[in-house]
Amino acid sequence: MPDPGTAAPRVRARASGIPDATVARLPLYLRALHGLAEAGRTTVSSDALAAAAGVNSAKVRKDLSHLGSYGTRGVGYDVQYLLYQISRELGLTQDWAVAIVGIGNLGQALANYGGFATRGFRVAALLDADRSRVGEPIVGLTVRHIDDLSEVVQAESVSIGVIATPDTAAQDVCDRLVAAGVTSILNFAPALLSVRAGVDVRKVDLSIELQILAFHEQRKAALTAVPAGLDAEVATALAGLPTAVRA
Amino acid sequence: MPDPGTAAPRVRARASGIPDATVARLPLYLRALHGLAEAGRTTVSSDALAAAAGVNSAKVRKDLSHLGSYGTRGVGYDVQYLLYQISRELGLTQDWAVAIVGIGNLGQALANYGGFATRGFRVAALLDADRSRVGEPIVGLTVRHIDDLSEVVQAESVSIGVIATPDTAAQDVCDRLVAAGVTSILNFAPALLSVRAGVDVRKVDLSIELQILAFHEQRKAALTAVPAGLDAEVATALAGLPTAVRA
DNA sequence: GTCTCTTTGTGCAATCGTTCACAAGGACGT
DNA sequence: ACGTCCTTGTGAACGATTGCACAAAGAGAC
Repeated sequence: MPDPGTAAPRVRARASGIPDATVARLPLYLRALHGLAEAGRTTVSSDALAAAAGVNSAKVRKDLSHLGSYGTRGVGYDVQYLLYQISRELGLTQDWAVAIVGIGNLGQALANYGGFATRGFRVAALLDADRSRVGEPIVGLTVRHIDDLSEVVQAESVSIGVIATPDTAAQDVCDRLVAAGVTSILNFAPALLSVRAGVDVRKVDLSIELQILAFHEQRKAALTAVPAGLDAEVATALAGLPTAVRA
Repeated sequence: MPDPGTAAPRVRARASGIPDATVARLPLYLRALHGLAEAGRTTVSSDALAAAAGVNSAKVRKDLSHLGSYGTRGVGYDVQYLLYQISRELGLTQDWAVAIVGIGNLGQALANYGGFATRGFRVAALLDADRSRVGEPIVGLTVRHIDDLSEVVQAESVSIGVIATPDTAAQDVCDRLVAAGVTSILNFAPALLSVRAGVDVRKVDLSIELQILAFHEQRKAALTAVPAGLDAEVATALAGLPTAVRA
């Protein structure tokens, strides 16, 4: 990201005033707040919210300060008000129509995933390239053919596309989505997508996460396999604190 | 190699000599290298590898330098040799037995996911709490009951557990996995897991990714909706370069 | 052997993110 | 009204990561 904005004097070179790292944590706070609200809490301190979200309280305060001063010193944050403010900041006060392309195991799992509907996302269309599956009903939707993509995107005002196809089809589907007017794409295929400026792509790669786990697992195995005793303390220190509660 | 002689002068507080950010990119290089190998390339420059992996070349060189000096100046890296070195570093030269808990849509999708087997991961067991599903055959495996977890983990030497259950069951399943001896967990349930030191947990939350996309989508919508013209250039600059090819 | 050309490996500076530590602000009791 | 106590919001230190820019290293031509 070359950042052409050398004219800007100091900070605020980022497109948004909110750091990416903070944006990535807002959904965590949102989930934690929903839990607190259901438990009947009306206010929450940064400490309590931090515990519920699995981060530390300084981070919570700094993150929330980017949204504005919504807390009350000596008291904390109003749960409902904060829920609303974070939802608004994330754009979840409006409904987003999502199209899922690729109705394999993963596509169906996503179509059935309850976590979407409850967060302002509406699965508006399911598409596949296999004509033998077109017309098939899945969770109340009828599978459409990928050739109908443009039409479906227009009709349902789809702005987010999910790619759950094999990797060989991913770039083609991506191009079609962009051509149809979709400007945000969530890609589950293990492929590098190239898109024109202005289109956001986020990637979720299941095997990458496993590989990262394998790396740490191997390291732990190597440490505990140390024969002599001089490293027992080191092994404990290394395998200990840094890895705990990383969820 | 990592430590250039003399007593460790300063840094190296990290458990591993390899930065987390680098570890997270190694699987990307691995995939890109597989593609290059299949295309018949025997050597590759940091520039070419960077293009194939979707990062910049300086990052590739610095990342690879953490593994050792495996390149040849003026030529580049030997594809096969680099493939082996990265695989070894990630611990993929050995096979990892994975147990998947929760045979819902997502669990089945994961069981069927081809990307695991080709990377040294073997789905060794499928488990579920629903006794009516125990015994059911899925991709060559028989579903076992979660109460058999310890036994299965021992028999198959499982070291990585995947949680694909509803969020309410996640912590319980996690505790059982840890009790059975699993020390690496990949969690798909939208829940905060707490584990003892020495156990690694990584989380994949599908709805969080969508929420991050929604945030950027909303921002783009707000920018393009700017009525006057003084911000046209800004909007283009902001919506442009920084968001492209982020996959 | 020497020259040229290409590409690595890496110091260095800038950026980004995290954490500490505390002054400022507000509620509440008296 | 005043004092006490609690918690926010944030300046500043620190640490990690990125990207630049270039010297060093090796291959190949002649």
